[in-house]
Amino acid sequence: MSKVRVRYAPSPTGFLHIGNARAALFNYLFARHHGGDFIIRIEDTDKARHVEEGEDSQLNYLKWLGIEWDESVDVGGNYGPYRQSERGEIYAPYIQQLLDNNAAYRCYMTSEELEAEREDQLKNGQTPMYGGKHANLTAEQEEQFKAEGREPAIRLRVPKDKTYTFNDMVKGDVSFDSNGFGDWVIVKKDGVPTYNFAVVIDDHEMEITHVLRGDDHISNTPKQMMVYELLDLPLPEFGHTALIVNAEKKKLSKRDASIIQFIEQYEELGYLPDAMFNFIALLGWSPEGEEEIFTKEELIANFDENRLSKASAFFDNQKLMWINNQYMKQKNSEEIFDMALPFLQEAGRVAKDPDETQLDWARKLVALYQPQMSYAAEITGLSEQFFKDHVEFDSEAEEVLEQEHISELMTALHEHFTALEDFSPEGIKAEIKAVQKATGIKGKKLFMPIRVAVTGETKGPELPDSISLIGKETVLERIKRLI
RNA sequence: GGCCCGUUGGUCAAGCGGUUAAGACACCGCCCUUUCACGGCGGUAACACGGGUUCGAGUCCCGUACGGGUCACCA
Repeated sequence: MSKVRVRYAPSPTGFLHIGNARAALFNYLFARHHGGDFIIRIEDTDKARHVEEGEDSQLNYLKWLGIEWDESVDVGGNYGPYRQSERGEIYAPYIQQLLDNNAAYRCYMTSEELEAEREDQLKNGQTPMYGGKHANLTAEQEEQFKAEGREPAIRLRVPKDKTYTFNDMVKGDVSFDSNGFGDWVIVKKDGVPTYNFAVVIDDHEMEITHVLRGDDHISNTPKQMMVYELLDLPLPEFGHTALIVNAEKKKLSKRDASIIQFIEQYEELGYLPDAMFNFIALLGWSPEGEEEIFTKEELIANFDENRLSKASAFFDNQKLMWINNQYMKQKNSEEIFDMALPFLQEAGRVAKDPDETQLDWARKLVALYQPQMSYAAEITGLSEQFFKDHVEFDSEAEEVLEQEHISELMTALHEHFTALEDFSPEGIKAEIKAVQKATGIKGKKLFMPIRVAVTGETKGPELPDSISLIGKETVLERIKRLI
C-alpha cells in the first residue's frame, strides 16, 4: 500500500466547529496511526459565504487542540497551492478533456429557466433534476445563445443505468443508481469549478489515498466517482462518519444554541485542549478496552478506523465536563491557577493588579477547588461562598443550626479561635480538635455547624482551609452571631 | 416525495450466531474522610416492531415503524 495521505478540507465560512474539529481529528489520527501525511486544504471558492477570520480560526484552534499537519497554506508542501481559490489553472486541462470526450457539455440555461423546470417537476411529483435540455446542442444553437449574451456552465454527462458502488470504510457497501442524478454542473457560469468536481481533481493531484469525511457527504460520493471514472483516475478509499447531532437528533446547525459549538468557546471557558481532544475522539469512535482517558499518543496508537461508529452521536456535555475534570486534577496547581485567575478578576473578586498577599490567597482558593472543577470558569460559581458579605441560611442550613448544642459549640469555638494566633489550616484544625475535647461534640455534629456558621453552606471544600481563607475577623463575627 | 444511511439503558457505547447483554457519564445508596469534596464499592436502567433462516439471533435476511442525511451554477 502506498503511503497514506488524508486531508481535512474546511471551507472558511466560520469558526472551528465541533463537527469540523472531529473530522480533522479523525483524519489526523488515521494519518498518524498509519504513518501517513495529514493535509489541510482550504476550500474557499464560495466568495459569498467567505468569512474573513474563518481560515485563521480553523487553523489556530486545530493547533490549540494539538492537531498538527504536514502540508497546508501556512507550512507549504509539494502539492500546493493549498487554497482552492488559488488552484484555478489546475482544473482547466481536466475540464477540456471531459469536453473533448463529450463527457461534459455547455449548458446555457438561465437560472430562471432552471427554476421553472424544477417547479414543474415538483408540481408533477417528480424528483427535481436537470433534464438535459442542452445536452445535445448543435453548433448553431450554441452560437445563438452566445449571441444572446448567455454565459455557459459546464455540466457532466451522467452515465445512464449505472450503479456506483463503493466499500465505505465505516458503512460497508453502499450503492447508488446513476439515474437518480441529473447532469450536474462541474464549472459554474463564472468559470469556477464546483465543489464536487474540484475535490476530485484536488484529491487526485494531492495524491490523497483516503477520503474520511462526514456522513452528509455520502450522496456526493457517486458524483465524484463519475468524475474519477470519466477521467480515468484511480479511486481513493471513502469513509463516512456519522454526524454529531443535537438533543433532537438533528445535525448540529451552527446556529443551534442548545450546545456550545465552537472550539474557541471551550477555550474561553477554560477547558483543556488535551481533554477536548480526548473527548472528541470518543465521539463516534471507541477504543478496544474499557479505558476512556487517553493521551494523544495513545489515541494515535490505538486508533482503528474499523471501530468508527455507524450511528450518530449526541454531544454529551456532562461527559465532557467529567473528562475535563479528570485532566484538571492531573495538572499542577500553578497551571490551573493561571487559567482560573482571570475569571476571578473578571468577576471582581481579585484585583486586576493583585499584590503578593492577594495572589497567595487566590492561589490557595483555586487549589482548594481543583479536585472538583470541571472547567476553569467554574471557579467563580464554585467559590461564591468566599465572597459573600454576610451569610444567609437556607432550610437545610437552618436545620443544622437548630440542633441543641449549637450555642455551646459556638461559644467554645469563639473562645478557641479568639485565642488562636496562627490562623492557618493546621492551627485551625488543632483548635477544632481542642473544641471537640472540651465539649465532647464530634463528627457531623461538630463539623457541619461550623461549616454552616462560617460559610452559610452545607457543603464546600476542606473546612480548615476554608476557615483560614475567610479570615479570623470575619469568622469570629459569624460565629458570635450564633451564640 | 426520490435516493442513501441509521436504530443496544436518560447519554456515549462494547458486542461481530450460543454472554448472567461489558464499561463510562448522569442518577440513587453505602463506605472512606471526625464535615464537604476527591476516591472506593454497589444499585436502578437497554437490544424499535413483525416475519423469516437456524438446534439457537442484539448479532444473518426481508418487511414495517421511527429518526437522520441529501437531492443547488454552497461546500
